[in-house]
Amino acid sequence: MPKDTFLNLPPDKRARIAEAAIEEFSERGYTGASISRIVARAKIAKGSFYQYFDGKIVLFRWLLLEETARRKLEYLAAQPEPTVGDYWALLGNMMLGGIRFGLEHPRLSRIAAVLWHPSADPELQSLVSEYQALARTNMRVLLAQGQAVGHVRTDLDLDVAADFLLAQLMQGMDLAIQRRIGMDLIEFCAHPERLREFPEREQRRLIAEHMDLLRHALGPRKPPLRQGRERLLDLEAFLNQSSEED
Amino acid sequence: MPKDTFLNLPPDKRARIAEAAIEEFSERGYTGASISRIVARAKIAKGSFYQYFDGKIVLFRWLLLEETARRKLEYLAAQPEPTVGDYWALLGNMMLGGIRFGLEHPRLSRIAAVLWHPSADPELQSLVSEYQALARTNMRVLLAQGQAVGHVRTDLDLDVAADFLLAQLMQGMDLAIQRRIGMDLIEFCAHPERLREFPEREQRRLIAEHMDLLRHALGPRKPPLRQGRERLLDLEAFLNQSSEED
DNA sequence: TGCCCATGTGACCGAGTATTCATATGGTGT
DNA sequence: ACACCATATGAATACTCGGTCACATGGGCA
Repeated sequence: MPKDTFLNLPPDKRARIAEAAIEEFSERGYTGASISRIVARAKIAKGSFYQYFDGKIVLFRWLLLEETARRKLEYLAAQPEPTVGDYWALLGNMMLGGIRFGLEHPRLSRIAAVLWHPSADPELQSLVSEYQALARTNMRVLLAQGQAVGHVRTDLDLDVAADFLLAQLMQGMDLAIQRRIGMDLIEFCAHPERLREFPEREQRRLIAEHMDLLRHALGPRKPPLRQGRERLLDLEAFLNQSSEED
Repeated sequence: MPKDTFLNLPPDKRARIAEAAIEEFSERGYTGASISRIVARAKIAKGSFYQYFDGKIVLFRWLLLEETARRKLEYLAAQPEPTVGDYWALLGNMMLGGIRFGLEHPRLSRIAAVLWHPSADPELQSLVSEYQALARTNMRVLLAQGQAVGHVRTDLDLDVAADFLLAQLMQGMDLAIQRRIGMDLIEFCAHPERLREFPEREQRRLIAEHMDLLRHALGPRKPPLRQGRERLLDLEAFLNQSSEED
């Protein structure tokens, strides 16, 4: 989507532009963001910007769908692999990865939030509906897999369950985290150092609480047993995966 | 918050201004909305607007916190009283009322969505955090009442459960409804007649599915029994409350 | 009639906006 | 040396914005 001119840029200049755009969009939202401020922050000429992108929406699309996705994959690849565990433990680990990335890159989370709040701009609308459809499909697949291994009820309306799960992942966790750190995403962007007040162990406890609710909602009454009395979500093992010293 | 001049206006003029503002904000969002377009739509002079409100944010606050609340209360008061039922049936009725109001006033829903997606504007931020805190408290009270009558588990972290419930009410139902009607809120604002494709009976079925998930998540494993084998959510009675002819 | 004052009005202001374009720059190949 | 061309630049264009202000209007009262 960006023009070749942009992709051929020296990496540090490209990064400077990406940083400027991330700051601007995260502080002002899509509508409020201004190209003038972005080019000023990036220290490039206004004309140069239009050599790189055809307009604001193209920059935003690139930032959201390509740059953010690239960074998240990079981040997750660098994390230690999730250890063994059953379906719900793996789901918990997945959530932990997403949430830790969000806490460490609050500006990107803030920008991505637009995906769950359609705006008036028609181009943005199409981006939102594309993305939501994809997320829904992913949730359906996840649930179907859970049904296959007997960890998800089979009497569910999968569409309803997918929206239920999505809402928890997208908004429920956000609400809980904002309650826990005592500020919203915008404030957190300005005070990222306060992440220290929310250590990994507590992140895990919060997720465990949520996973427990999700498991009650979506899990079967009698989970399949493997080697005796193994719990569905091994809470203790999950909490102790913490990489921090005790 | 509006000036007296506005409150003293003849009701039809006040209504014209409210309608113009609702259209503009619902179509463009808070940041994208323009006072110039609002006064043009309302057919009043720009100067008059500033005799009524001190600025955009004051109009928005009034619209959201006073006008919308007034209309919703009016709407709910005109609905038939919910019939008897246990905790979960009452909760389902509550949700049904909220959802039907939203479907019949999509522009107001669209405007209220900003309450779950903080913007950059500091005044808007304070409005959002105020509102969210209030909603959280309401959810906590609701859950505590449920615990008192034995229809909500007592081993819950009430804060986490409140956020869980809130996320479903605010986003989960929205997602499900948008999936069902095949368009997002913005499109729906432009095609409200398509509500006919989503009759009350199906609204009830959708809510019943969601309530089932919530009940599994938050309800006790063994619900308290009243006169024999009464179900927690009397699905059949709930579906048949429909006012439509069969 | 003449005054008062709340209300109505739209031209105007300065400051923003996205985008364009004529011109300048610098490197590469001949 | 010169030509070529991708890239860089910021002044200029044509808007829109929120907000103000000098003036117009009209009903109530002395």
